[in-house]
Amino acid sequence: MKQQGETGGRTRNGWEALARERIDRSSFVPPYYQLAQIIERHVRSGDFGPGDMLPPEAELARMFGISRMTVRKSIEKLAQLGLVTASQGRGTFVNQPPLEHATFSLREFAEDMQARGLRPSCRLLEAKVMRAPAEVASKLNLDPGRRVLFVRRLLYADDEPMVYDRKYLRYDRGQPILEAELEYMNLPAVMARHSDVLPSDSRFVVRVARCSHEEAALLGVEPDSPAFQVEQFVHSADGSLVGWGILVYRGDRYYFTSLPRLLR
Amino acid sequence: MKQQGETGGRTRNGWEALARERIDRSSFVPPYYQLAQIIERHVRSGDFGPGDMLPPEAELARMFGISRMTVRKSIEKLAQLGLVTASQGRGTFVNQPPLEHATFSLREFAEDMQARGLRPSCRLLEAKVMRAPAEVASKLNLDPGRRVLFVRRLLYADDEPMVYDRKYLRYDRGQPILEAELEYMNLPAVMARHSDVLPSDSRFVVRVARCSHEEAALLGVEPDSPAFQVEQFVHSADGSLVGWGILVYRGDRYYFTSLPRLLR
DNA sequence: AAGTGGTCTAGACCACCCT
DNA sequence: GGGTGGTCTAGACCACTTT
Repeated sequence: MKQQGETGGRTRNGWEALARERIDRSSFVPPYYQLAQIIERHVRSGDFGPGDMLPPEAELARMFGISRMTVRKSIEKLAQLGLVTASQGRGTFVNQPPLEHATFSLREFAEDMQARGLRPSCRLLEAKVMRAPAEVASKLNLDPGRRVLFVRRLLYADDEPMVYDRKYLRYDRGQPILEAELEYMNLPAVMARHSDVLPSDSRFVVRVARCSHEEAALLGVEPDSPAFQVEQFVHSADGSLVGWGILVYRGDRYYFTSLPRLLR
Repeated sequence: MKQQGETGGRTRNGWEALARERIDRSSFVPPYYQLAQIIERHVRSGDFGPGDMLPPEAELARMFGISRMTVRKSIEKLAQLGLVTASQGRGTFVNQPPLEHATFSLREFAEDMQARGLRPSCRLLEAKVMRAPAEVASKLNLDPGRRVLFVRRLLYADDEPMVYDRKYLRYDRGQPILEAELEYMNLPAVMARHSDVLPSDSRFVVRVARCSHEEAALLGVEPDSPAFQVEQFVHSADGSLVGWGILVYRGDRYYFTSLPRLLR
């Protein structure tokens, strides 16, 4: 098993370099976090290269005068970052820098806009109880003709339309629809009032698509202009589908940014 | 502090329901994972509703006859799922079901295609050392006219073009370019050979855009058809930009799927 | 002051991998 | 068989929040 190597003229001196580091017991930063930072620095600087094995947990505990459980907490952070991979019975190994990997997040609209420094607002275009279209009934596993709650909203950023949101939700209880609850659209609360099943999880598919005339008119963009088309599937705890929707995000204003890989 | 409540006619009886559960010490599933599953079930079923406090860690340890460290490991998993949030000094609280939240991942192309059941392949269109265009030189913080490595590739899925990849990379060493290394395009290895700085991280921005004529011709789609345009920024450990690229993903074939929120 | 989560310890045994 | 990571224990002290 290769433990240390050399590439491209760069020397790797992981153990020696690590051995010179110390945990500052007087710091407010807890030891597990200090150790994670120390190892991260030595990995990113190349003292440990891709494929190299880190010193065993017991050895790190000895080197830094901390317990093994504390060492494990450090390494777990680094593993979450994708920097190293622990392998039972073998050791903990440095990964290739994940240059072709990244994660993105889709966030609740208002929160998302606030994070981007824009002021979110919302206009309820329509909310009605209707007989489920055949396509929707089959998706939601309802008898054809069963009633569903249909909601259309336009979501604004700094008073400009950004997202066109259409959703079909299970409607089992005959409760009257309150405009107020749909403006803010706390989806779990809405479904708790109108549906017999508790929503538990959403899955999404993001595609690109050309705006229809309707979508373009509402969003204030040219017909056929490209946009993010986000399909939403709301599931209950037992896995059945209890809501389905399409969100169209303006392609000329909206974008996704990969999440920073930080030590948390 | 509200600890238990009632909503929409559903009763919440978290503590009593939890108290009836047991850890199976003969199971191969470790206790921390069993407890995480137990709590997840009672949260998703509504025994604990949004805002409710879970029993304190010490109480859970007592209830299930396990140590507090083990309880903490269970709760940490649930916190990673976004199901609960622990708050020092206050307690651990159930979140709203994250119906409007999701995460996506951008993966290395071959890995991505394999996961989708497609056979990845690659064609190197061009690889050359060139004077950095002004725009690129300023991005990579190079003197104007410095040489950079420019690579154009077409990435195929089941022998159909899927992604058009163009990248500019730092080129400091004058090493000859080997076609083979660019076919597989292990980016860290390529940069280790040709650059003096170690790449450490990538950041991405995903936009929608219409294909240019060049892009459309290479991808085999109509000009102006919508596509995912992924901008890549490759950083070194010290934060400086050492690579920049644009990847165009076919809009008619490619899509992103949100990651399942699973207990790992 | 009491209750909560956050961190740490110094052990222990186990499952797994390699030789 | 020896070395590795995975899990667990039974405590301890601390930081923070609420009463």
